[in-house]
Amino acid sequence: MGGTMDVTKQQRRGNTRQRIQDVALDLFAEQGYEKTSLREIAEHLDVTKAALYYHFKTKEEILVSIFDDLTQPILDLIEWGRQQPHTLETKQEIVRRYSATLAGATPLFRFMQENQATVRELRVGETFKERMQGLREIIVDPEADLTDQVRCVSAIFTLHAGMFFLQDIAGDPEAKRKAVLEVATDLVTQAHRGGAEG
Amino acid sequence: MGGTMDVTKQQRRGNTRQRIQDVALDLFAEQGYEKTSLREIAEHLDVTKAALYYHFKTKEEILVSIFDDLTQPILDLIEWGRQQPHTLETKQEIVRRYSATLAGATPLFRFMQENQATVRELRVGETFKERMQGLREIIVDPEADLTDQVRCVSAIFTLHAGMFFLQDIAGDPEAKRKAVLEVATDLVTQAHRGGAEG
Amino acid sequence: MGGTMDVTKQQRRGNTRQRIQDVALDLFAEQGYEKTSLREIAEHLDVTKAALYYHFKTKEEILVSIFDDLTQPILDLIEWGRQQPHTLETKQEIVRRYSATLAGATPLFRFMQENQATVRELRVGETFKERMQGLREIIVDPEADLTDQVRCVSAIFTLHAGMFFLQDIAGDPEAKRKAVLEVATDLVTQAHRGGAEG
Amino acid sequence: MGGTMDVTKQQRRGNTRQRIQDVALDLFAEQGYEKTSLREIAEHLDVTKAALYYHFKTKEEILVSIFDDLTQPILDLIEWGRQQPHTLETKQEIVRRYSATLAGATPLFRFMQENQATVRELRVGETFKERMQGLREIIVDPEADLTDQVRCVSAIFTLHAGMFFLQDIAGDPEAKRKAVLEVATDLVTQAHRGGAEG
DNA sequence: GATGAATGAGGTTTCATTCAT
DNA sequence: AATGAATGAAACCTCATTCAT
Repeated sequence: MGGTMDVTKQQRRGNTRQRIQDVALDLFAEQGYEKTSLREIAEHLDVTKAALYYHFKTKEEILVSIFDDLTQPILDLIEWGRQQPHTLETKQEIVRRYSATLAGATPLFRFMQENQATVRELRVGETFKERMQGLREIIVDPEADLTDQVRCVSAIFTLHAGMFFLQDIAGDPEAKRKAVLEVATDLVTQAHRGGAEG
Repeated sequence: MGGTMDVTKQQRRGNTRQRIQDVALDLFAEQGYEKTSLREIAEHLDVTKAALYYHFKTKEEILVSIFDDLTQPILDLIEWGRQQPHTLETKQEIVRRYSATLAGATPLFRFMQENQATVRELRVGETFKERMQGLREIIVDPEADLTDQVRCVSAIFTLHAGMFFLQDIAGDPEAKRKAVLEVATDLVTQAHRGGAEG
Repeated sequence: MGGTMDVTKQQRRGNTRQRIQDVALDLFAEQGYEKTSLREIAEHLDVTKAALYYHFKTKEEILVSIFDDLTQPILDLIEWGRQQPHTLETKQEIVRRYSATLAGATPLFRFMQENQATVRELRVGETFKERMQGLREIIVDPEADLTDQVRCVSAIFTLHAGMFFLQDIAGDPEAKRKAVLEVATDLVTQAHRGGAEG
Repeated sequence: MGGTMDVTKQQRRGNTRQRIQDVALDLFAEQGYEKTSLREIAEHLDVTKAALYYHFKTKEEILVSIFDDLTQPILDLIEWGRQQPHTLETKQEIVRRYSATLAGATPLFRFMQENQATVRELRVGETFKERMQGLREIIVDPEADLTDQVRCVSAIFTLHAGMFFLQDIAGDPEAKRKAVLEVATDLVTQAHRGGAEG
């Protein structure tokens, strides 16, 4: 039986785990976590549901593994941020780096944004919240006045929103990304100055 | 059997429809649409699932009815906005009014935000998108440069984010609401000036 | 409330029972008994389900009442047939009369034919079987040889089949009815002769 | 759990699909399609409802699979008939072969006959109609006069009726089958002669 | 003569998961 | 490394029926 395996199947050898993650993320992002069944994932890969269970213990674990792989850069960013001085330049750099991170894992962030209700009850929900908390800590000055704190949070959300909600606005994607980055940078800059002046 | 109905049940008579909507929205907002089963809603109300179907044709229709009832103010706001001159004051007033609208229907907006993936495949998804589109039209100047357009969209998102994502930030809720409003107003103001100066 | 009843509704007064029977028979014949729900019947009549229960005790009783009203002619025919001599003329007359009876209650017979499985578990099933049994008794000579008995049964079935299964054959309906009647008459005639000769 | 599976269950392995078809056909024929629930089928087989869905995508597909398996002979018969000359002998042979086909799939034909209303809305309904249409085409001469056409259709219906409606008539089954076949053969013979003479 | 509100039973279907092979 | 077969739980939904008004 193994001998009659066709070429397509042979090529798959050994990277099924990765392929599951890829397909799963695509489907999760497109349809949501609950609406994506393991049957569907399996069918897209032309394997059986049981095969998924060889590679992952549960449906949730598929998501966890994707999440862990793709959000490592955020962890790194937070780690880096913690060791920097709380200067304006640092904050601007954080915004720049976070923007790049988002761009490198768009489907996952889209998924996290669009499935918050679901994700909240999952392990990744808690983890993601912690990451966001960490991000806030390195970008928001707890001593600043409330308005400036909001500005910093807003900067992060502007970046998030930029990924999806600007899709329906006309314009070249790269131009839009730059515009979004500019607005976000502006927001942290104002926040910083506000604090300095106040 | 009907004769032995207890007082609690009698009082309910005639407002079951409303009560279904209330409980459903609570649960939808808390757990998500998919994770909330009709059984659960029914149990909370101490009626049978079939009773829900007497008042609503499908699960989706429950959501639609809630949505239609609670988003009427946005429709009114868009209508109003269309008839105003495109001045800075108008935009600031739109931000103020939208902020008030959000405050008046927090659970629904929380739900819409946190269940985007699900909602996208539902009728309310399309409708909501249209509403947001309408809102953008009255607040974003298509002639302005991209950065200023992003500022306006960002203002709306700041208001949205303000409802939920600031929950973990310390501070008096009313103070936070004002801070959020201020940042959003700032953003449209800058956008307007930018356009004027550019 | 009664005072504001519109004209259409006023006209309905007093014949609702009949109207239920009419609509029910139409739907039963078209979709089958099981697939036709009381909700559907009620909607067609623009009344509530509960109204049906004012006129009939159960769904089955609606069918029973229709059946009893429309199959009385068969009862009469059997009664008549029992008092006639067992001549060829009698048999031919039975075929002629039965053909007329069928023509006068096509939807019911269509229903009975197409819902035998369902009807078998209903009270009308038993009754219908008895009627058919009675019909057989007056047209089949138990002394005749088996082939001729089959001819007589076949005559009855030819009449039944004539109602529906010839629909897809081209030709004027009245011409078809006559052709069917001729074949059926032929069959009983041959049966009679066979018996006489054998 | 799997290890403690009893002998009876082990023997079943690998032929569950066939067993589902068998039990389903029995129950469909006995009680009708709608009245037969998947729960019932599953219970008869001592498996869960979900097991049925492993083997068939829907309830309807169970029926389709049974139908396709059992009506293949009719397809073959039509195919054969189309290649024969339109002689009397051919028609008589068709009657003989069709009679044999019916005898080999009695429960299915009983089911189709007794559940026409239901079946009409199912995929098999359309298919069955086409088959019957095909059968008519090879046995009915469209040039013949209407009465003779009716005779041929009547022959087919006599065969159908023979399977069920003669059940209540006394007599040895094999003798009855022969009698039915004789009457049907007679009908096509008369039809053929009529055409020849007319 | 009819409605409004509700129920209890049961329907088909889908899902994540298991396990022997 | 993966399959085939199956399960248990639960989902949405529909139906005939009831009864106070």
